[in-house]
Amino acid sequence: MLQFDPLTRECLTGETLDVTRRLLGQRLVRRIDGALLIGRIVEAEAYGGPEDSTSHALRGPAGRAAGMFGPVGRAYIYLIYGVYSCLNVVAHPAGGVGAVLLRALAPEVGLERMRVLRGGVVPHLLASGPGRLCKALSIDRSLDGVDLLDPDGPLFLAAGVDLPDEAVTAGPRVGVVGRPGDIAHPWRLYVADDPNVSPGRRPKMNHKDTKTTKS
DNA sequence: GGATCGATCGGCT
DNA sequence: GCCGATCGATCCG
Repeated sequence: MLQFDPLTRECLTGETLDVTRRLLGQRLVRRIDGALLIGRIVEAEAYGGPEDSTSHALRGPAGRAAGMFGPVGRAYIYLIYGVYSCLNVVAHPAGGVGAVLLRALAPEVGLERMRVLRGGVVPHLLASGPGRLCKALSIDRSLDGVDLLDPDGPLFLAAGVDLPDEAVTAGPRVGVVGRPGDIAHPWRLYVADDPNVSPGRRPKMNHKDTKTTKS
């Protein structure tokens, strides 16, 4: 039986962007039917509280993102486009609001099972996007709110490798809508040379289109 | 390789 | 009703 070094609550307590940086290189472990599916985090995005106009927390603690206001280290999982699940790690300063969207993993353990779940794609596409990641690890909203610091649970974070700053690149977050200043924040962090990083697809937008008012 | 488009659900306006 | 923190099939070059 493998031993895991779970992440600590203080590791996830702090400015959400700092926690995002810390999460790169760490492992996400899924326990399912006695099997283990494991990947190293290679891409993630920081989302803040109501002051971040791109954040689900915008609607306040009674909204769908209530989990972002709650204790650090829990999972916040939502359904996007009625089709795909997305996994966030709740992370913020004490008494704050925020979460980290996990966008891509480098699969390490359980590749066969992941391929079945994903439908036979090549390894570097297994978890190269937030929806793909959840599908590869069989994550959906039934896991919303689970404690990601519990190494006996169905889904948790474990220590991986520490990455040097040179390996980490920052860029604008993918697919978000909000105030131009917030959209421009380079709060997507990823391992530059890793083939598992998502394409970073984004709605087509030319620079004249940046006004937020519609028609 | 890159652009376009439909799928499909929940929580808002 | 509307529209997303997306993906993959399909079409074009």
